Amino acid sequence: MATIKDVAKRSGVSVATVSRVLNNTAPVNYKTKETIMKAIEELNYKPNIIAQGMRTKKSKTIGITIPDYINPFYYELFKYIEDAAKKEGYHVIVSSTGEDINEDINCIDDLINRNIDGLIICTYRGDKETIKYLLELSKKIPIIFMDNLQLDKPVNSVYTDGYKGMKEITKHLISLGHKNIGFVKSIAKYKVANDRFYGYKDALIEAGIEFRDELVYEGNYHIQSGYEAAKYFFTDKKLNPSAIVSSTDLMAIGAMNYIKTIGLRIPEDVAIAGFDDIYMSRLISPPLTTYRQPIEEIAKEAINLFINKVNHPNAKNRTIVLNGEMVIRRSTDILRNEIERI
Amino acid sequence: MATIKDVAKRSGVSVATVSRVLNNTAPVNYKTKETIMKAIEELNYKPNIIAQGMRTKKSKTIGITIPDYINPFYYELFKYIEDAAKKEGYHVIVSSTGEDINEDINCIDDLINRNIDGLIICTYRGDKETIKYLLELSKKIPIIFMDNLQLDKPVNSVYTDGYKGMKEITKHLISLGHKNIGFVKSIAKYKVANDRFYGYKDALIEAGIEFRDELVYEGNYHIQSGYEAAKYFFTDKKLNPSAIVSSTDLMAIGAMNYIKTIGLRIPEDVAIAGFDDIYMSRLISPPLTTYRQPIEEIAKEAINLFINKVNHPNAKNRTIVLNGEMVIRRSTDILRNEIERI
DNA sequence: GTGAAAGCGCTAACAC
DNA sequence: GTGTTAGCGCTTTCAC
Repeated sequence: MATIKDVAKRSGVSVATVSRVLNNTAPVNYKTKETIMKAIEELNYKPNIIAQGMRTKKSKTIGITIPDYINPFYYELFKYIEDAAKKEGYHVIVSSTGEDINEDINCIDDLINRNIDGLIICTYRGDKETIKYLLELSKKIPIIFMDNLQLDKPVNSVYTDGYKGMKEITKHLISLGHKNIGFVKSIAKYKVANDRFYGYKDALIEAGIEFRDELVYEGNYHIQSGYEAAKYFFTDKKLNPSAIVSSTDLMAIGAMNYIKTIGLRIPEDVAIAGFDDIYMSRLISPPLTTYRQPIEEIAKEAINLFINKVNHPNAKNRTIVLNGEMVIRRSTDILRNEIERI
Repeated sequence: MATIKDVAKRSGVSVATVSRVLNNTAPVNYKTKETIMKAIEELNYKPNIIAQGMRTKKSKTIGITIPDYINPFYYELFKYIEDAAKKEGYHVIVSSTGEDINEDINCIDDLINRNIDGLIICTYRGDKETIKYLLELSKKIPIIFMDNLQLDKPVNSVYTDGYKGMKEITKHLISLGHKNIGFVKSIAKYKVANDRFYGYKDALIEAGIEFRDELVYEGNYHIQSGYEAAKYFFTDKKLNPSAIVSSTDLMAIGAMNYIKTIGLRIPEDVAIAGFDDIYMSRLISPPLTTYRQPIEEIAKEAINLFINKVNHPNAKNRTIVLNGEMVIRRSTDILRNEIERI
């Protein structure tokens, strides 16, 4: 790879002048400029971003933390984030955070030591020490949280309104006549879990349906825990709900698997709904009713927030709450089912 | 972030000495060593990897190119690669390559300008110029191809034996009595497509079944093209195969969708099989028979190849061909279907 | 066993 | 308009 020195030598100027035309940072004589451009072309020179970063403290790189387990939602989100970042001239460097919550800070430190310009956090797990660390860090580099942290301090964050979405889904189920509705919650200390849970709960209450604690099962995001949830509802506790709402599609799919195993039909015997609208939700059978997170928009807004913070470090932090949309598919809708069969 | 200077100052030594204990690169007096260690601890100092890279020309970063469209296989593979890389102290920086094949080299150049130590290519699309460029580049940094390039020059590559796998799948279908078997091919110029195609073809020939060109549909990896393939077989050409084998699970799922749409049952009317064993294949209905790529092993071997090449730059290039395993699920197996219903 | 200094590729004062 | 030079954080001769 040619360096700026090579270009300077070839064009008979100093590196400073080359740098000037490269960054358009000071007027350069038209003739010399042309010579330099030609040399750049001939040598196929491209500035070394790392070296640039060394000086400018800008690496054009965004770090991102993603949970380690395969919830496709995060990989779909990641793809859109990478796309949006690329459009702004940034690359994305990933660090997946595993089971051990104590490793989270190490993961972030690793990223910091790579001079990242900012951080997108998809994995905050409610740990006090981590958030303290992140808030401190956010004084130095932009940090975007992909979750509702429910903090008193304002942070940059973007997420889908889980309360509203889950309420809408639950109301849909209620409107179909369901009263005995099980809920698959996510890990309580993860902030994102609560909004969705309260959306479910309030929908029941507003409809005059008694909220029952036993109808809530706390899953752990893995597909298997959706399976366990259904087992808990139907086999262990024999609560036999007529519908199950899950706080993630993945766990909803797990629940569907169990329900099919015990010979119940979806949606005739049990209606199922999820949240996220991951890619596979439309492909399983029956296709899953869910609340679609506007994933592409989420990614774009995250990068917007980031870019804005880079350009205006003193801009105050913003929380962007996006609305998704309910997607009704066959897993809840008998009528639709029959229509499609025709 | 504390720098090596801060540590040096605090311990009353020169930066050189600090560097020595950091890298264990020369003996340091036990006492001074302890003082330095203490300072490192107290300042929570971690060496800046970028700056290290500036000097050593090692960035502890691997670049990876991934196709832009959502074939979940690549995101699953990516996850395992990231995992394996992390275990070796490397981070992964992604560049997704979009529709425009002419952008591929630019994507790679962007990565190179970030001082990556090596490159993992998941996206080679048969373009002559790109391969020439990559072969040249591989003289400088390790490049691992995740595909069978079928070149005369040896390259570092790791992939699943698509010929063997597809032959096995096709034979399975033949053993179930199918003779009229459609094949959904991948884009012909992508190298990986050919092995799988010939596996299908040879299985037919060996079984004494005539190979018919019209029974081959060239898809483009998108799920929609699997749908189109089934439409081509059943509606446009009325070839009515009793089974369809697809070179990727995603296209197989697309084909399933079309088949269901026209009211045919799987597997009773049409048997379907794919290749990859992506996560969703076991979750759709009916679950998809496929050939499982040993994805975790693929990732590990890729990183092994990479590490080996880093440590022994003159090591000769190796091609690692891994065997997958056939996973028979209900989409081909009526018997299994009945058993599971009991 | 340790320190001074050069240099990786680049940018940004500061001179002229 | 252009060149010289310092320095980003680190490693690595080369002295001592």
